[in-house]
Amino acid sequence: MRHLRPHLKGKRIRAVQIFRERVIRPTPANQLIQTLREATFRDVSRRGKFLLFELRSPRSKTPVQLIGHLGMTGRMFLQRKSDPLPKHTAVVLELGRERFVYEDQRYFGRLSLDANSLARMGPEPLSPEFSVDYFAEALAGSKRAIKVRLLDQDLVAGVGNIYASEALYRARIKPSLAAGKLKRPQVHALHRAIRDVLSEAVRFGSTIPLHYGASSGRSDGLFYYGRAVDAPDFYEERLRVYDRHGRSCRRCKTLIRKIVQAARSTYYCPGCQG
DNA sequence: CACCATGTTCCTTG
DNA sequence: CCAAGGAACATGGT
Repeated sequence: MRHLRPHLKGKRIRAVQIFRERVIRPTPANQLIQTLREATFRDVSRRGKFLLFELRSPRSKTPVQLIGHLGMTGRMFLQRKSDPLPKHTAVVLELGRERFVYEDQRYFGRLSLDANSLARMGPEPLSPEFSVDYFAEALAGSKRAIKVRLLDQDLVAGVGNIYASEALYRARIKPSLAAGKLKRPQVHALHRAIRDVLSEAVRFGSTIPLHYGASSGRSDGLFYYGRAVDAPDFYEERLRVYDRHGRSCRRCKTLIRKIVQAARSTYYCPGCQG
């Protein structure tokens, strides 16, 4: 969001090209094309992992809200009209000399005019609505493993598989512990860890140099973790447990273990997350 | 060839 | 009705 916003504000959509219709859902592709044609970007914001594009269209009195999600492999960025389109381009919005590109290797992401998936979302983790009291209440009574529960977007918005492991590691909580069994100090520690992990990730992600506008012949687009193509080592994100299976814990030297919960990989330290 | 991967949604089972 | 689990979506890397 922070990379895209300055590039998109004020730009007008001249044409909409859809290369992979599947990514437009559940809104019908034709409706999206009609709604976006001649619309102008006013702002970009975010809710959980969803990007919210606010536009004004001469065809409607009320603002248009375009909702985007990158899924696992999606990228959205601007490039020059003369640049070649990426291999898995799903949607292109022509903006005059530039174009907005949404490309997605696996096409799990989407663009939509339907806000239904936002309605069920829990509080923003960095907002006051995400209080320790709320968190404790939301975990109470749940018998599911805390790691699995953290992935529910209606608990708290925006925690994904990587940062769920990272937050539990920081809070020194075993991922398999039933969510409702956390003691008050653990709820507190996890609440803190979620906020820390995500705010560090946002700071990292928004500071990393990406070829995001149309200033060069290539674009990095969004990344999920690790680092952007060609960025200096300095910008490599240092995850503390995720993907460190078999390596030693940075705190206690115990070997990091990988387990599977709800068909998703979880990494943790058996030494300090006991 | 088999298996793995960052996310969400839908369907089934209990 | 709800909770929980698994499959599906599609492609590429190891």
